[in-house]
Amino acid sequence: MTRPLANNDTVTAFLDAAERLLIEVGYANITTRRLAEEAGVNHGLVHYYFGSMEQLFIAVLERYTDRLIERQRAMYAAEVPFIEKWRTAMSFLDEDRESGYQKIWFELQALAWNQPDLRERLARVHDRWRATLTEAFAPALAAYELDVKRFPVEAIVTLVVTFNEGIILERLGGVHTGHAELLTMIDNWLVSLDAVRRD
Amino acid sequence: MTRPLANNDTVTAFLDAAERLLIEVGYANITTRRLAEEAGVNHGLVHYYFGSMEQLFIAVLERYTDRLIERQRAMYAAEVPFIEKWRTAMSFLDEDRESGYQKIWFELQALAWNQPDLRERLARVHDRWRATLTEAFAPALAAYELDVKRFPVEAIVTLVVTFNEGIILERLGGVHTGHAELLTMIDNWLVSLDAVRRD
DNA sequence: TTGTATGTTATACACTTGACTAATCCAAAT
DNA sequence: ATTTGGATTAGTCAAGTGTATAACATACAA
Repeated sequence: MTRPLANNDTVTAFLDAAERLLIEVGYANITTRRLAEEAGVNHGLVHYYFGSMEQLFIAVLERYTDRLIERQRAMYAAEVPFIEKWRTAMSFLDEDRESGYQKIWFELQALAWNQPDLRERLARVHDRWRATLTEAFAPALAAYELDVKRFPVEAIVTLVVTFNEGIILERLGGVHTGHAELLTMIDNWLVSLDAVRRD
Repeated sequence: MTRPLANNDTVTAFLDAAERLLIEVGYANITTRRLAEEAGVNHGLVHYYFGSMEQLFIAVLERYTDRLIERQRAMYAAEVPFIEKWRTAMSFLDEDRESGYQKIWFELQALAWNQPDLRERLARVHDRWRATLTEAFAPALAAYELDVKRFPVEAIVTLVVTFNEGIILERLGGVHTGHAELLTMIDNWLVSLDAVRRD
């Protein structure tokens, strides 16, 4: 029988080990035995607690995204000028790369491409992510007095989310060309918008 | 002994089968036996011709990217207004999704995240891709009379490439929210630039 | 015709996989 | 002191893995 996933040191050890292995070797190279070894427990416990690797990855996703969305939500909820939030968000882009945090995220996505259950869950996480961003961008765009007819919030949010995903993807592939230039361009543009508004 | 990869029906059958399986089940679920069955030949021949699955995937990548880059190059080289090229490029975004073409590309990338050899090759392909785009965008931006100080070609190209990658990634994950809005916004913007230029 | 290289099949080998079970441990409840 | 039941271990199992090799088939040059 599969046990309920209570607050359990072993379960936590499994989830931590899974994240480390996703970073180090990718989902395709994670087996129950390798995972158990990384977690420092017997390999039978994977089946005991999760029933299968698929279920385990779902548990990894749940814990991961809860943390991710919460951070993003808290960041945008702060009472600071929009450009500061933007810069914080862009700094995450670097931090999360160095920590391997993004690798976890994208490995789960690659896994989900061939696993309808996981894909469905990931799509819902993505919706939450978009909603958080839209909430933060709508007032900002209004403050910058952008023409929402020509530049709808939905389109802007999509642009921001997708180019961020693209940057992460490229960096995972070892490509960094043009990233700094793009981020600088956007930052300058935001600064110029701020300047216009003050006139 | 591994045989040289001459013009060989079996080799072609393997590469075709590999592309189909990348679309259908992803790289992690492709084994020599499954590949051989899909190709309709004995599974020992994978080792005979390629030596390993890793080498096979490299061969798949080589053939795939040659076709991809050539199409992109030919498209941008055509003697038509920039906005037509843009629209053609954006139509590829839909076509390649339906054909599964993008799935092949991204599966190879996900594989490359954990395989330095493949990653190195993919990075070089990306450079070629960027170069092709830069060549097409530089004159277009000049014609649109955009301030290259504020909007450098490198940054614009990075923005275009990354948001395209992001869109593909989201669609592979079953997410389509905001894509149409974004593409419409950009198209309208290009049309407005064309109008300004004619004044 | 013979000899040799090549393409292909069949099969064997050693090993790993995820799933599963029985046995044991151990702390808390009785 | 004993029972209980969840947590953990060790180990089994059939299926599947990549690799290797011998055997067969075919083609073509000597």
